[in-house]
Amino acid sequence: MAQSDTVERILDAAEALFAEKGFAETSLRTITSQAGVNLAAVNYHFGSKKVLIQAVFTRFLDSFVAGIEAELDHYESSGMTPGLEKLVALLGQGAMKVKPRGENDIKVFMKLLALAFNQTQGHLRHHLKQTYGSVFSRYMQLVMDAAPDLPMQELYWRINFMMGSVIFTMSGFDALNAISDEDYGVTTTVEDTLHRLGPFLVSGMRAPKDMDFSTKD
Amino acid sequence: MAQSDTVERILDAAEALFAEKGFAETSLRTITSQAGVNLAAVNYHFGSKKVLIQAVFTRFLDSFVAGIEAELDHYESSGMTPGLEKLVALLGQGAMKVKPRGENDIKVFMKLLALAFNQTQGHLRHHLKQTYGSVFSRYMQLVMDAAPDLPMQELYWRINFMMGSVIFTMSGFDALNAISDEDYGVTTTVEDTLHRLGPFLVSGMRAPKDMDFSTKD
DNA sequence: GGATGTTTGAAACACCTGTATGGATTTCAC
DNA sequence: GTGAAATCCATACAGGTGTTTCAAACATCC
Repeated sequence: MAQSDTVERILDAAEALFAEKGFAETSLRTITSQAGVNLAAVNYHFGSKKVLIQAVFTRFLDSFVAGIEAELDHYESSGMTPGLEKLVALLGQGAMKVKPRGENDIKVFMKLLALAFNQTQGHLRHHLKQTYGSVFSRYMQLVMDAAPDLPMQELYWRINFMMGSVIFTMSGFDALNAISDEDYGVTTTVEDTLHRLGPFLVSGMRAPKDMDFSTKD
Repeated sequence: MAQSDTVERILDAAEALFAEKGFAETSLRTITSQAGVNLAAVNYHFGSKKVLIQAVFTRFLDSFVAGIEAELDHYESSGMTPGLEKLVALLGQGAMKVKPRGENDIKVFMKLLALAFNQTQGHLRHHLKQTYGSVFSRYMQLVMDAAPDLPMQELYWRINFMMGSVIFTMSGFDALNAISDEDYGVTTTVEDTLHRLGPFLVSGMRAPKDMDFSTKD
């Protein structure tokens, strides 16, 4: 066994357990027993539980962001200006390609994302923004090029609307699918739901700024 | 002081702290000390922490759902078939009107919602679905009337896409607004963001089913 | 092959958690 | 005012938490 085998085992177990139950409700003893390593290994290799959490995030986000950046490089170098459809699809495809070892990857991925955004410590959120903020800016630039008639502020919020739809739907996919089964007797797949998301998001992004949207009865 | 003053103090403190830090990371001692009551009061009045959590949810969800139901009654009794704009606005307005005592209500409300959906215990989620499922069905029926050309399954998922946008954006509003301030020097208000959500959501709901949405490059 | 540095192991630490207990205090009807 | 019920309070309990300790096992290199 190489030196870092224990580290990866811990990261794998922690990632799955965090996504399933959250950070605080997952104990180090649960993680280490599922990983088949000694309890003290976590503090030896990572230093603390907080650092473990950050390590879990950087591992899977690095993979995701690297994929996105490769696509962005491709577009920027070739001088192409992708349309909104491509830009939306890029996110979904990037999420699908994360961590090819498991099979439920995108759901775990999205649950961790949802957890990260819910954690209002700011701590983690600020760390993520500082680490991956530049990719977001590059992506946002392409969105601005693809929808030049909308002001920047509008686009910023609409991108977050998009992220909300994707993260919420995918992180809760199993439960939503179960309800669909109970109520309508129909189930579906992650891929199918991602394809449903496409038109919804693209149409949302293309919404006219001054749509007639009265909040009065 | 009347008998239930302590109960309300506990609920208020718990609601705020849960929204801020989550369930597991909020201890009963933090709640009771912020509420200014004795530690044992929680177990005396509620029985356990789990029941406290459910009580927090039923209190603010009852208020929200009651408002929505009143609107639904209004439409059904008058025989009107509201358009998508009205149906979308109904949700936002309902959320805004929850708990008029505080001022940051909608953000707390949405953070709790986000927590509830993230909690994959199923436990809480199933309880909510069982309690408020009928209102969802009534709402969904009106959406189907307002968009008759889309199949039911498509609408089901699109409603969840909507909920994701709203919950994600509102629950993380402060952080998103802070980033907007850092990067673009612009801040906004909850109301303004809700108005931005309107066109985005309505356009998304109206997206053609077979929009040309290629995931290939 | 023995010394060196790295990694594991079992156990203990101090601390915090939710909950239970039993006595003081208050509330309220009569 | 008195008695009974409801509420509050300080305290204790058992169990789980993250972290530390230090000796044993291992790997690595001269």
